[in-house]
Amino acid sequence: MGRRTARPGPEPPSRRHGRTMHRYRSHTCGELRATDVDTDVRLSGWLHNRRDLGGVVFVDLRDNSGVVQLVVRSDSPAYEALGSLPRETVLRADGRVLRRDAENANPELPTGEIEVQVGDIEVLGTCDPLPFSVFPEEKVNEETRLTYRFLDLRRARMHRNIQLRSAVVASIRRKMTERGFLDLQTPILSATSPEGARDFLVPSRIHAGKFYALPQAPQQFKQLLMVSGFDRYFQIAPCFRDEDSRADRSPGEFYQLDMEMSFAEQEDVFGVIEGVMTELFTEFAPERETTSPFPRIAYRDALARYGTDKPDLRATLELVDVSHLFADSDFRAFAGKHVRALPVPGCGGRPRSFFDQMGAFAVEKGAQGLAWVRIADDGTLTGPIAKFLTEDVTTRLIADVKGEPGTAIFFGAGEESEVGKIMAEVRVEAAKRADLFEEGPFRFCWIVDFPMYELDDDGKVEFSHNPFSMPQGGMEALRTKDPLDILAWQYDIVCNGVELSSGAVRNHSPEVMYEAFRIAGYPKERVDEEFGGMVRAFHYGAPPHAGIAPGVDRIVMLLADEPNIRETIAFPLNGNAQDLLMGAPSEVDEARLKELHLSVRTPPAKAPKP
RNA sequence: GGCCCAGUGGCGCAGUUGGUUAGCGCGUCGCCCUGUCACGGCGAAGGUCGCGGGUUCGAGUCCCGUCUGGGUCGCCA
Repeated sequence: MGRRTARPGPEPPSRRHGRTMHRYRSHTCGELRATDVDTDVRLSGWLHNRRDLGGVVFVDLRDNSGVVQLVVRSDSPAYEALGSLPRETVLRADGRVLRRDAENANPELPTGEIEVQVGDIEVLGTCDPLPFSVFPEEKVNEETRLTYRFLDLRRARMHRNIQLRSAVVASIRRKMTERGFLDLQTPILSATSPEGARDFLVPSRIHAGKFYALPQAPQQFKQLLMVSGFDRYFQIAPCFRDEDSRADRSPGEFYQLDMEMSFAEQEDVFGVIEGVMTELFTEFAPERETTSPFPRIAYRDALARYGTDKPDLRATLELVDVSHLFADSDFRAFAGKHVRALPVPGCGGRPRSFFDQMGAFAVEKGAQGLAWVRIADDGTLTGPIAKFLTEDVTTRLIADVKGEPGTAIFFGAGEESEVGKIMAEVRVEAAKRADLFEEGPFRFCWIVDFPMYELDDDGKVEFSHNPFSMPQGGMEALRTKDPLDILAWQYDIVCNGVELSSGAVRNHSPEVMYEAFRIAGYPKERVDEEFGGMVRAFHYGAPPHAGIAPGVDRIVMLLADEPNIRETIAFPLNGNAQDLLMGAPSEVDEARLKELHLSVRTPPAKAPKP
């Protein structure tokens, strides 16, 4: 310390204008303005960038609030140090605020009208050679970024994202509190639950052979809080799921705006969340339109029109099921298969490459190919497969897709769920390429009326979503309807193709719950065993209640316009669920394993193939 | 677990049909420069081309295996 310090040694608080100066700073870097001209200031921050012109040195000093230009000339005792200290050194600088001449002002910077002429500096934190540049922000391998996350978080883009996240969370808390919701904590060490994702387990020292589980969501606790009469609960809740990562799914842990309300139906939840989301997105992205009210789309309609239950409504195109036209067709590629058409208006005149590129896109997504035709001015079809379509089919096809001359029609054919999945992506891609996609707005929607049950791979009835959802029609429906026809009071909120959350009106009646589980193959005893706490609670006066839990990380991702969820989290695990900075997960001593009554089974080493 | 992409000085990238001494930008170091704000100019250092094996007279380049990272399918009540 002090090796390159202009005035080494501990710095006593200096006295200026008759009062004691703070040890480190009188102002933050980003707050100085023309109104501060001629005042003596003390600043602390990082050496952001330097421009050494020989005889005069400019240094940008950065802290959390922004950047300010320091200037020293060769007559200053700080001249040599400021000219030679490496970037990202932390230093304290004392000096006087000067107004910049008009031609030297920098309109790009909030502090651009002034600069600080430095008389004295002190190095507070030295800096080794950097593994990558903090400024300017060049592209860096994510592995390196995560290993040096503390540096990565200094960079403007990440710093802004994390500041945004903080502001978003603060705003959510304010909005929920204003609406009468109580911010309550729930346990982290909890019980494993048999449904859903893989749990993270924590071995018990006191109870040999037993484990806690980290909560996948505070689902049962928030329902218990309703039974306890707290009426409205919310929490920025940590959730833990041991599943593989994706660009929009952080491995291990993530945060939800978890909420639940008593004496409420679906519309009550929609009212609260639609209000909060619209206010939130308008507050943090005022230049981007948030379209409210949010349309409600039945699950089956979403699959039919968009091929997915998380449609991106910025693409205005819709799919049309035309299977019936080809049921008895001679055209082998379509005959007897599920056929979904995508009419794209105004694209009939596009060059062949447009259609070829769409085909290549579909193949990349797993399609065999992508058939297409276009409607000519005389109402006939042209294109490679036009000759396979009879006059009758042509007429009915054009009517079904509401086609007009100049409309191009793409087709996916095959097994229904596969076709839906591929055509869902083709729909969005085609819209983007055909300029039928609006980049700007946030287009929210509610997906409603999810089925209560579905068939698993073995043909058995199972819950298709949350087993705690109330079936539409209640006990009557469970007893009289085909399970696959029963809908649940279960809903998703989707924005721009991103699923933000699922929610439901809960099943608060023990009798209805036993019946719902019985249909899914769970006897009463097993429900009592696995959901004992909650079922017990429902026997002692449970209010009707409903809730939802939008993902906070994904909300920030949308607002920050980031394609990857890890860009919104200060210290995310990498794709393989490792913390490269702290070194997690790690091995532990045999003594600690013993204390936890554990022994480790190491998998056999992988032998190279011959 | 499957599939796709990538791995070349500290960082980002180029490297043709296999062919001399592996290039470029940024950064680093040295020198010069009194109004820059991605300052500029001149010069220099820095690389077992992820790792192992193979083909070949010769491999950054072709083949096989493996590791690491990213994306994706499965999975995510």
